[in-house]
Amino acid sequence: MNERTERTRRRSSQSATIRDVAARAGVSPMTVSRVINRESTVKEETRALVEQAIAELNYAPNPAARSLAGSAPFRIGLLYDNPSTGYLSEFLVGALDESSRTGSQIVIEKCAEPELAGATLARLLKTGVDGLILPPPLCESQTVLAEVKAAGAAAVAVAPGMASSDMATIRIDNEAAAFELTQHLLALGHKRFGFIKGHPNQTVSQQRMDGFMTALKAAGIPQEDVRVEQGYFTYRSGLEAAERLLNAKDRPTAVFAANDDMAAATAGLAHRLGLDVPGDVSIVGFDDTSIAANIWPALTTVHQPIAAMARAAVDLVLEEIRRHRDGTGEPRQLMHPHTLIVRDSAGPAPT
Amino acid sequence: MNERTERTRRRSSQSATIRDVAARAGVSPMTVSRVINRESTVKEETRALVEQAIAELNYAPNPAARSLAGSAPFRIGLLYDNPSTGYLSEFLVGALDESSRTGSQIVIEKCAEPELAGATLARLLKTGVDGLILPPPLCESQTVLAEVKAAGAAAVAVAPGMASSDMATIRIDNEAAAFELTQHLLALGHKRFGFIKGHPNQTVSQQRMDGFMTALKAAGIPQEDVRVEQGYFTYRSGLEAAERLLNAKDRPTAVFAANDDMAAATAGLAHRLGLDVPGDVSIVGFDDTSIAANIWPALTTVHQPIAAMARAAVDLVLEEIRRHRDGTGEPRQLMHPHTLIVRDSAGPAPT
DNA sequence: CCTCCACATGTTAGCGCTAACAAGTCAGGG
DNA sequence: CCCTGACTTGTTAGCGCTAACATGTGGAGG
Repeated sequence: MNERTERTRRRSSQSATIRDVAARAGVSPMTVSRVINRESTVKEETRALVEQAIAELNYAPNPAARSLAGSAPFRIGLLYDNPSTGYLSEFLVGALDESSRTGSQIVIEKCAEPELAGATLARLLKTGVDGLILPPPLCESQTVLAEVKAAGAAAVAVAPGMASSDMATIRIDNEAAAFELTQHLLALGHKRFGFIKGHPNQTVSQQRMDGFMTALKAAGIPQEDVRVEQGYFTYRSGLEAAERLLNAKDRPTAVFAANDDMAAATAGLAHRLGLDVPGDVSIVGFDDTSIAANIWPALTTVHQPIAAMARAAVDLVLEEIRRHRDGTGEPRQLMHPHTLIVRDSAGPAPT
Repeated sequence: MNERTERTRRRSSQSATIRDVAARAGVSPMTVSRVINRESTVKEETRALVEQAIAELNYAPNPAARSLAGSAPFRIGLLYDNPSTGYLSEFLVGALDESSRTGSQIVIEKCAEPELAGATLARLLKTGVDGLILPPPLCESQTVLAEVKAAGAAAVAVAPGMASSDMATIRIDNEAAAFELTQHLLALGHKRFGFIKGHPNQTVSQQRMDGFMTALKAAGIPQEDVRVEQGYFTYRSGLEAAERLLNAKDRPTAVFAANDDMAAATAGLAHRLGLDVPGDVSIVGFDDTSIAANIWPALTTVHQPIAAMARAAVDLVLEEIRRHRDGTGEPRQLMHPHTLIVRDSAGPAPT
């Protein structure tokens, strides 16, 4: 009964196929498929027969064939702009890991000009990605969000400031994290503070400042001992803001920068001005990107679980794709835990 | 003759297929397949036509179908250790781009302990990757190389020091690049030099120093005006080496660090010591990773086309996999061009 | 006794791609 | 002018699986 004669095979015979199982169990391949997929319409007796055949042949379904034949979603667009150094690499590692596990494919697209985001996105969507992952800062670009909404695309925003009713999101609690980090500075005895804000376009900038301010207020630090400077999340902008902070006559003893790059810039400038870090000035960052551990002194910062969030983003976008197809349910809003990372850039306030 | 009528389709029309591309290019699907697989039997003209159609439709081959239909390799293992900040992200972007173009799938695996490299690699190979990409520093780990050779696996080493008879490689000419960069310093009038070496395990460390030394010798700089310190490619090691260089009584006016991280550390220390960069001391790096442009002053360095090399690595590993199957030919050794990037960290020698 | 219908299983036709072979095309040699 | 063979392109069949439809059961109801 060997229907699989040499002639019909192209590859050196490998593992058993669904037909081998079907033949052995004396049923059709379709019935085997139903057993595999746990469909309820198979008689208990038949199922047992098939399951025995499966066990005997040590059969495992071929995932490639399943995804081909079925309607499993598999292309995910990842639109990135220019996240800070190190963020992207960690993000990609996480995302790729998960995509290979789930058998989905990731299509990366750089989108340098925010104005072009709409066009890039439209092209991606038109040419067949099933869903989108939007890491920061695109997850908050109005152009992008509007386009996604208009297209009715399945999408996940990673690390936006807020939940969204249109889109699944994965975030950390920026305000709480900033609050904790500020408390750490307060516990070290600091009384005069500087804060370097993030890009005004991104909600997280405000949230981080809110957490900072709330902690200071709770500790009774007066407004005049707090100086806030505008930054834009870049090293360069951090440098400029730090110049204004560190050259002020009542120099703060602790500077909270809204991300690591700006904190690194502040540390660099402090050294240039002959200040010891953390002896003369304590500096903290945010995100725990690779620069944080790689400069001297290593930055005290808040760890954002980027890889885990990327992994979750892949799962979530697959879920979103299914949800969009079925037209049911609400987009999920996930919150990931953050961690305070104490390193060497913040120490006791100078006396 | 639109053969793809609605009736024949099962999915809501999604991404372009090989037939869409074929139709648009006016060829058969098979020809498109040949183009995708970089087979040599396609006329240049036809290839261009097909490639244009691919670009227009933003087509990417379906990996599931490929793995089902043929023996097309499609899983590529990317074993990474801990390359310097920013390197990985650029590498991944390039590699992913090409992998999506060729429909191959990249499986990333971190391999922190060099001793565990062997085990990690064995596991990867067993679970069905068809070939391996080894970025630095793993591309020179003896353990890894021995394991790869023993397994007879198809592999590509990216940025190793030397060509190899066992393995395809993609490199830049480190010695020539270091030579050019040193000539740049000489042209600026520098006479006393410092050099921070890279990790002694990596051949490129020696090559970069060789290029440096050759240029100095050619310019007639005496040995006693050149000070060499050992570094390990990390920020921290650069800092320690820089301390020895910049605190010396005959402080060099120009420091060549074997990578950007160490150059950044040197710049940081210089500032801490109250030295102006480049007024008092010029500093150059190597690699042009993201840190180079993001510190102040921006580093004069050598640009290594990381993304292009990663893209090439994907193509080359696919080629290697085929070569291994056919048992023919020699592994190719590719050399990519480097570029001198002049920024602000090197200036005229102080008088 | 026949209809109707729920239930269990089989059949058909692809999913998107490529191996193997077939067939055209064009050069030069007989 | 046809033949040969190198080169390029097309055709056919099927990879392993499953959606959609078709078919065969058997028992309840008329």
